Parts: sequence; structure tokens; C-alpha cells
Amino acid sequence: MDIPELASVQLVPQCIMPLSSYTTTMGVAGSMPSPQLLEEYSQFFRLLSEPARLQLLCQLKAGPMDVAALIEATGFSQSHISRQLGQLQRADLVRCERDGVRTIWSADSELVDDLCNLVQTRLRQRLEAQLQQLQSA
Amino acid sequence: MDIPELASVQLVPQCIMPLSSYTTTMGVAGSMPSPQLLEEYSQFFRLLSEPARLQLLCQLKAGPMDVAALIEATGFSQSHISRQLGQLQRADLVRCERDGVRTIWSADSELVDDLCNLVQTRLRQRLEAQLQQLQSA
DNA sequence: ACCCTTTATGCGGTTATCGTCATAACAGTC
DNA sequence: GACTGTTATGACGATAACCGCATAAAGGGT
Repeated sequence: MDIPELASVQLVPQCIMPLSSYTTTMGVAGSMPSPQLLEEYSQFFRLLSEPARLQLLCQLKAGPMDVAALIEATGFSQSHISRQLGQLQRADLVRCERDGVRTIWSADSELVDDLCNLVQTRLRQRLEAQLQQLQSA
Repeated sequence: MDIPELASVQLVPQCIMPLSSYTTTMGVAGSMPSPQLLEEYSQFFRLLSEPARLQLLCQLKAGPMDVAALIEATGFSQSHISRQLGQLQRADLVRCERDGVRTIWSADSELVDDLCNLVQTRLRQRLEAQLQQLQSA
């Protein structure tokens, strides 16, 4: 087989950076992350910026299921579910395995849970602070 | 003063849930997070789904600065920066303090760094796995 | 008062994304 | 082969987001 150029190794189409670029995240004073890295971050967060996709991730976290089960659970249309799963799959947030004519989807990564936990903690803190402010007024 | 209804305490306009709703994040088998919570998660992630906003957060993390400095650092237009900062402010990701006619913006939360660290780890793992696959082929 | 500087906002064009319908592609059965 | 059931995809309208231009609003100086 042809060994493709390593520079073009990418899981996300726009991911064209060498591995060494991933050693810093947000950077510290004076070292801004590259525009490419910011672009990848934003693309990843964009996947989580749609309630439908988050809901699909939650459903699949409860256990693998096929599209028919997802339709039953969410009420979304078949084509809509297929498209959203396709986006999530390209980021390796879900994967599928064929069982005859059906496709069983699953999502076992802890990443989304961890991200949501962090955000949830922030949301709680904001509300608690707001409550404090009201009670002291 | 009038004590507003606690049910309507909200920092984000769409945040209308009681505090108790924030005790679970993604839920486990059988307990799906409420649509409202998913909506709030997605709105938060949407803030990070734009490279311009991430870049502003990175700049402000290096230290407080006013809009003129942000224009110099990013090349964005003044109105664009003002709008993005407004969105970030509503989620408490940045805050501002007036110094005469200027407005000094700052962002000291570790939340965005933590989120980006998690995502960056994932991106690294994906690339390393891809490399392994190529080298073994 | 006027003027200048800095920031916020209404408006509009452009672009991207969502969600549906119809249909193609695929795997299996008869 | 034809037929059925399941999933992926092209086309399209609707909606939302981005981004800049122009302008309003707010604060300070003369």
C-alpha cells in the first residue's frame, strides 16, 4: 500500500498539525495556541453544542442500540439521527458495528461525561452564587 | 426590594431549572438528563465552538486588557470583539471593570483550560492511534 | 456647552447548520 | 433475479450565527 504523507494524517479533515503541536492546550502568558489548534477545539465543542447530539450520546451511553431504538427513544427522524451519528463518528465519539442489516451504535468514552461534569459544576456554582446574592439583599 | 421568584433565578436567560436538577450530569443507565439540562450544556459548548471566542479567552487569560489591545492582538473588528465578549460575559467566562472610558476585560476561570486539556488529550490519542495503524501496515 | 475617545447596538449580507422529504445504497430472504 | 427492511445521502427550505458598517451611547477633557 501507499504510505500517505504523515503531514496529511488526520481523523478530522481539518486536522493538519504535527503531533508536537498538541503538547500545549490553551497556552500561558506569551504562548498563544496556534489558530489550527483553536480551530480543532472549536470544531470539537461544536459537536457538543447541539442538544440532539448530546441526547444521542446520552442514550448510547446507556448501552449500544440501533437506529430504530434511537428513533423510539428520541423521536428524531431516521435521517436526522443518521446524520448526527455520522458527525459524532468522525470525532470517534461513537462507533458502529454491523449486525446483519442493522447497525449497532455505541459510545463508551468518558470524555463527554467529564466535560459535562465540569460544565455542570460551573452551572451549579453560578446558581448558588446568585442565590447567595438574593438572600443577602 | 422585591424578592423574585426563585424559579426564575437565572444567569443564562434559558436557565430555569431548580438547583436540584444539577446533581446529575449525563445520567446513568435509565436516568436521562432533562432536556433543559442538555439545552444548557449545548449552549455552553456553543460558546466554545467559535475560534474567535476561544482566541479572546486565550488572550484574556494572559492578562486583563481593553478592547483596543484585543483588536491589536487579534485583528478582529471592534464590534465583533464587543459582541463576543458580551456572550462570554453572560456565561461568566469573562468579566469587565471600567477604568474611566475604557473597559478592562479579564478571564481567570480555569474551566476553559480544563475543558481544552481534556479535548487535547483526546486529539493526541486519536493521532497517536492513527500513527500506530499506519506504522503497522 | 462641545468634542474626542471608547464601547455597545441596530441593521443587513453572507454563510453555515439544522431538520425533512425523497431516494439511493446496502444486507438479507425468498 | 425480485422483494423487504435498514441505513446513508442528495436536495431544499427554514432558521440561526457570524461579521462588518454605520451609528448610538457613555465617559472624560477643554
